[in-house]
Amino acid sequence: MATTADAEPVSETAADPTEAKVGDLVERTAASIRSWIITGKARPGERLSEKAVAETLAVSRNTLREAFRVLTHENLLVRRPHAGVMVAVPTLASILDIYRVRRMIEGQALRGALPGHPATDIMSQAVETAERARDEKDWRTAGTANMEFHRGIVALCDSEHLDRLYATVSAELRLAFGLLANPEYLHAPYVARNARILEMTLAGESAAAAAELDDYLVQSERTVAAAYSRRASHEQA
Amino acid sequence: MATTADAEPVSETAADPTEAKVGDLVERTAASIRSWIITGKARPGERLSEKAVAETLAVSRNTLREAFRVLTHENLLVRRPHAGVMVAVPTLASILDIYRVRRMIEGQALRGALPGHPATDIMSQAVETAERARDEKDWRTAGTANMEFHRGIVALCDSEHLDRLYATVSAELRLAFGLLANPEYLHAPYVARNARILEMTLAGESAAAAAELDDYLVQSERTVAAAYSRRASHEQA
DNA sequence: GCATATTTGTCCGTATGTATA
DNA sequence: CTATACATACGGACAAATATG
Repeated sequence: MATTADAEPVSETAADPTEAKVGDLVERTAASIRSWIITGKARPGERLSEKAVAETLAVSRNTLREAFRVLTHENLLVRRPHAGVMVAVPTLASILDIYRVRRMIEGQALRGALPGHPATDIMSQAVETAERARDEKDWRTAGTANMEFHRGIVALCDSEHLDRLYATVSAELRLAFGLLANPEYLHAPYVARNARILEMTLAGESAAAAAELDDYLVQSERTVAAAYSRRASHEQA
Repeated sequence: MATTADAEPVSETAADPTEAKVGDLVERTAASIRSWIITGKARPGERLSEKAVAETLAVSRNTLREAFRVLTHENLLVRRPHAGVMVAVPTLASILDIYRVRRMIEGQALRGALPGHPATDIMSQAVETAERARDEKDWRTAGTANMEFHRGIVALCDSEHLDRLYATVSAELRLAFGLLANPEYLHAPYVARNARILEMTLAGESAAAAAELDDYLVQSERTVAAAYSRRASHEQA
């Protein structure tokens, strides 16, 4: 957000009705900024001025500060005392941590999966969307469907806590993707693997599905970490 | 907090130096209220008035609202639109969810534990403190040391995300303990089991340690759930 | 290294709408 | 149903600390 010209005030009709319950301005404001971050509209390391953002979103400074506080606790923003907030700059350590968490949670989820679990519907639909998007070379949609697939895996646990943890971890990962050159191709080739994991899960072969997933995550981590290491140099305070 | 007479303003020298970095009034305020909740000074279902709490802690309502927002995201407070915040009332479902998360995270942590990991120091010290406290029948200290022990287990993962998740889950569990008649005796008999888990971990017998822990958690969950079910009836909106 | 300008941190006052007695 | 109390959200004010020239 170098310039403020291309941003809209916080919308009344929230984009994601599942997250932002209408009537909570702070939460809607946080959702707006969150979407700036995960779509790359606000880049890592970029400083967000209270006055500028408040004017852009047409909210008061107090309201904005509450939203900042929330996003800071989600590790999407970093506060420096008396120096404002900036978009978090992912480190290699944070990326490795994210994948460690994913392997633990998603692996356990698949190992304990029951074939008839309602969350398999989320997974099925995500695979379907991803395959269609891939055929149309719509990598953005394919990427979103990919993350939705893994959200479905976590949902197999039936745990609100794990769902929430995964949501924040997922947002952090998308922030990290923003550092990469062309993130689309990163998860594009994995559409087929997701389909196989789904098949195995529906067939009740949970151990095989978990093994396949673990291999997927190891490979994905390696790809992302490598891309991170060879990215253009950048510095952080 | 029916009356405000017995509360101090938010202290400059924070009680827990690891969490509250001095110079952040919102975080210190949240820490104060958090301690009210986990020590039972503020009881489940109790409403917290903005004006009253702000005056008690000698902070402005804006500052307090930021702290409320944080604690709401930690599931320690619940917001009802235009009706203020109240201390969360744990449900049986939330308690079961907490134990599900604990089994997953702590079990995985022990299975992948290396005997020389620095986190074993946390565990050793916690066991020592708990044993001494048990001999002196200081159940409060024993309980705190017990939770510290399990925090040490999670620390074996070397994952910031899991550490943070466990911190919030742990706070929620202490809130649930507040509903029980005499929570001290609940974890008192487990001091010996912790010591055995520690021994096994230090000896590199990670599978056995994990099995012992899982049994511990199943039994603890059963005890807590039973106490919850037979507690005095209470209602929630 | 220093003086200045800008921004954050915190507070207060107030208007409006909602829930509850 | 009315009235009161309170949460929501805004804007302005001031001190303190940081960033800039």
